[in-house]
Amino acid sequence: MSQVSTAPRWLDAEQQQVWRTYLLGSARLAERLDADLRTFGLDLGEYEILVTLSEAPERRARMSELAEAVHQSRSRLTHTITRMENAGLVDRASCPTDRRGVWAHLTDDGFRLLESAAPRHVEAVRRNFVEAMTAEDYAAIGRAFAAVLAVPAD
Amino acid sequence: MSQVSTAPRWLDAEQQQVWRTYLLGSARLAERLDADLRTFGLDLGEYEILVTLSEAPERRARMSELAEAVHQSRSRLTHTITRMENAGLVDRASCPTDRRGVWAHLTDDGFRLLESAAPRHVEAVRRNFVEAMTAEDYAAIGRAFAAVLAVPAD
DNA sequence: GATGGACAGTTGAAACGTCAACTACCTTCC
DNA sequence: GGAAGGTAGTTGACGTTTCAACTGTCCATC
Repeated sequence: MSQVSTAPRWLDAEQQQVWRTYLLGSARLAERLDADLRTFGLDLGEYEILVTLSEAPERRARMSELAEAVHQSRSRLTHTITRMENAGLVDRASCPTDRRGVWAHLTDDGFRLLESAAPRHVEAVRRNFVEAMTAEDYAAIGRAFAAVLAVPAD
Repeated sequence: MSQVSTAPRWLDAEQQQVWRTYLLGSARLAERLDADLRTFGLDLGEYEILVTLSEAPERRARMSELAEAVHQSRSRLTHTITRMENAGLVDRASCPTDRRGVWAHLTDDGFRLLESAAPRHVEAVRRNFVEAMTAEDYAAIGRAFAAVLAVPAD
């Protein structure tokens, strides 16, 4: 008779401590960065959209590429881009080579808003993240989350 | 004439890469854990509430302590606890020593749900986080996010 | 023992995210 | 060439979160 479910492998005290520190710390970090961006009427998700578009050729990207790049669901991105379009930060154009496709395109106003928000935002990222820790630990985070991304789906 | 705003100190390529990997990786991690807990009708926030209460003396905690422990706003916690109360997972009692206060208390059903969800959840945390990386990098994350939490408010 | 200020928690409306269903288009393959 | 199945994006309804305003209680000070 084979054992179907084995005893749970709980985290030991130290592992648990790290996990909780991470949960708390990452939440706090997001909170700080959001608070900072709110000055510009943005949240972190919208800011990432602006950055991604600003770096893309012609400052535009397909909706699904963009969704991937900023790790948002397609549906969420549709809603977000609609709001940003109403705010004049982006506009939409249909893609000539694939008529299902839509390009989200950064407007001049969108670019200017990014330019004005970026210095403060980067400063906040530095203060609350990059420079809060040692360079070694920062590098470790790079490796660690790359490894997280590499975990197979199932 | 003093210079009021100095030139922004941008992140270098490597720093930027780590920052983006973190953004992507932490989003993916949350997504995986949420997907896992959805089987039990929970999300990560609710799960953390159950855990916190289960470990508290008498399995109850003041709303504001709880909010702090699970890094949620008070308002959000009020709504969440209301929903969980309707689902029979917690109940509320008014605190005898401070009549402003409210205790959130884990019910037996809530405890049982936690017991049933915990093994799978811990397995998912292991797979997608703890064991995805080296023990050294895991320890580094502990130090790093403790440092993030130690950054002064302003 | 009143008054002002802080603290605990809630409320309701608006903003946002999620989910499943949907349209439109592209691709493959017979 | 047309059916089947996949991909791109949107929609609207629903649930959740946020935000500002609010009630009630505690505490310090006069």
